[in-house]
Amino acid sequence: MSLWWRNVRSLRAPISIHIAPYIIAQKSGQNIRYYSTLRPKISDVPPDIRRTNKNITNLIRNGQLNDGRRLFDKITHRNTVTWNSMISGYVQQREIVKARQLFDEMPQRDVVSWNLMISGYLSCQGRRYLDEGRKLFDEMPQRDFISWNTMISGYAKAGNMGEALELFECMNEKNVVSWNAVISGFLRNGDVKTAVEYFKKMPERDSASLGVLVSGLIQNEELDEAENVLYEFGRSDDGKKDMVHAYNTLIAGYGQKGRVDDARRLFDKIPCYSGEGISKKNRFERNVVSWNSMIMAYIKAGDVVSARELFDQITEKDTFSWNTMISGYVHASNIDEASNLFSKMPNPDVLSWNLIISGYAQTGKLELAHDYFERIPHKNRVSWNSMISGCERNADYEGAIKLFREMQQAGEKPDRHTLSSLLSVCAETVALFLGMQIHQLVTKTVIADIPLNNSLITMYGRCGAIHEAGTIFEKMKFQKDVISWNAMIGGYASHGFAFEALELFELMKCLKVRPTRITFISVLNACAHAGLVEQGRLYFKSMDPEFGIKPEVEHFASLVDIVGRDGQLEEAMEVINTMPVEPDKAVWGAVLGACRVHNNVELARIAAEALMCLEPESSGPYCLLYNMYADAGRWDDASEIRKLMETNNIRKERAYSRVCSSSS
DNA sequence: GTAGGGTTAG
Repeated sequence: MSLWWRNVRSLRAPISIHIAPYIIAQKSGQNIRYYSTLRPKISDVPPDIRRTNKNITNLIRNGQLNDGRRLFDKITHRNTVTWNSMISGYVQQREIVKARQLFDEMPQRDVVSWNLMISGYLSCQGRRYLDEGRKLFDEMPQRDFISWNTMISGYAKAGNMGEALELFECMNEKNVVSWNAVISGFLRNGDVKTAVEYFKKMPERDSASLGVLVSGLIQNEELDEAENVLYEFGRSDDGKKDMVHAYNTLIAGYGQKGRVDDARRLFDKIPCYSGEGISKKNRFERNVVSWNSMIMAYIKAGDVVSARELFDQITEKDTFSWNTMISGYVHASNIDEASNLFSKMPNPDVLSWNLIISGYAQTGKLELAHDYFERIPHKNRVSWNSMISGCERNADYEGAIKLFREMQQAGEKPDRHTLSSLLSVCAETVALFLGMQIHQLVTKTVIADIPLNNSLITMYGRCGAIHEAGTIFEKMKFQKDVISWNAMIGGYASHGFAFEALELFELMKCLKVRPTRITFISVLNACAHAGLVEQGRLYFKSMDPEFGIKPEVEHFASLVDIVGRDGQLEEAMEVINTMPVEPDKAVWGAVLGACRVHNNVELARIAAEALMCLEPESSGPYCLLYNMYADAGRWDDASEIRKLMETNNIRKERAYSRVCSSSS
């Protein structure tokens, strides 16, 4: 009989919640481990199985899930750990269906298999998955602490504190992780008071308990309270080394909230030894995470210089340090320094590569981004997404769709980021058919959040499918943000539904949603299209006094458009002459359009000349002016324009549409 | 290979 079996005893949970008996083993030494199944001694495992298990785990850890699966399929000698490792890989990637398939297929399941599967379900969003996890929990033949704690934290994370507590109370023997899990649940659900209550009454605390409380307080915006807790309970904590963990949490918290000075104050409180003195095992000193968190705080605050100063001081930089610093330069659009660091860093991981890609894409260097993308040893989903969104933002719409096809061929599944970029592509290229396909993918693969719904509304709005846009908008009910409103108002406004646009704008104001500059662009546009001159003027005048939005050149362009269409060309010119910004092509374009409608050739000439300066290559103003002269029978002036076109080497460009060719 | 707390990318 092996040794550990001696310590196993069984406990029975109350019948009320129908839980089968489970088996718990005792703590053994420092490492708390609980075993609930007979496991073979490591020396009994054949070396080839041990080797493949290690290889699979490494592949999965390296993000090469599909390679891991290929290896798994190839080998014939597997043990339960092999199956579990593979399941764990799928669980990490939220590929719950594939995980379940393996779970159902495997010849022998141990408690780890069940725990893995439960945690897989619970890490997916939605009540359905929560119930599925619970079903497994109730069905499993034996439970250990991990099963219980997984289930408790699953409920807590989903905000179901009632169910979490019910299970917690049922546990005859709770361990410190169980306590930490419920406390974390209270904090996650904003119940700071109860969390502190439980923290105070828990029978024993470990280093994570303090961390749970501190980070939970930070999430609840109680930063100063977090610092108090740190001092009050941190003192009694004999694990000095673990104190750094809690300090790091707070440094990161201050950094996240932009309180960089407080972060630094705390950072300076952590001693920084240089090798001598107390035994290294249990002392309170800065570790690399402290440095990384402080660097991040500076980066969040936009202080790349101070961040770099610290970065250069770290003696043992890890991949995090490098990546954080690179991300700082990427955020500051300093791609040269970012790629300089990248070339110096010892072991760039996929994240480093992705940072460089988005750095190049952000600065418009799409070619370079692509070069790096091709060179990534193991692309992950973010690599694909970065490249796709890079294409989208640099108007390489065909490139974005081509990459998406390649991504699918490579077996990488789209997520909300992929889909949102693709929806932008559809909106920009007015590709309704493709947009509808992406919409289907959205329904199938993710739970649409506010930004994704906004992208859908924008896409449908841009494509003129106002009804579909409205359906999504309506379905969002109370989960809208100002972008949702803007997208819907913009959709109406750009497709001639001025009345609906303005009605929605009024509703938005009634509901106290603050309009933005984008809202007003659509609103004024709607007024222009509907010929609502007086209303347009009023809306324009209300922008600054009522909403604190200073009109920008787009708004002036709309105002010029509104009054110009109405034939108030003098007023239009007065707007231009008195506005605080330089008129752009939209402004002059509005004037020119108004002149065309109201037959004012002299003013048209002024506007056209202004446009010729702003857009020397465009034939538009020349043609318009030519036609106006021709219509007026002023053939001399007309031929002068024609000559001007020739001397300036302007060709009448063919009208083209930007509809994406890959949309079918 | 599974549960609770700290730092990086789209």
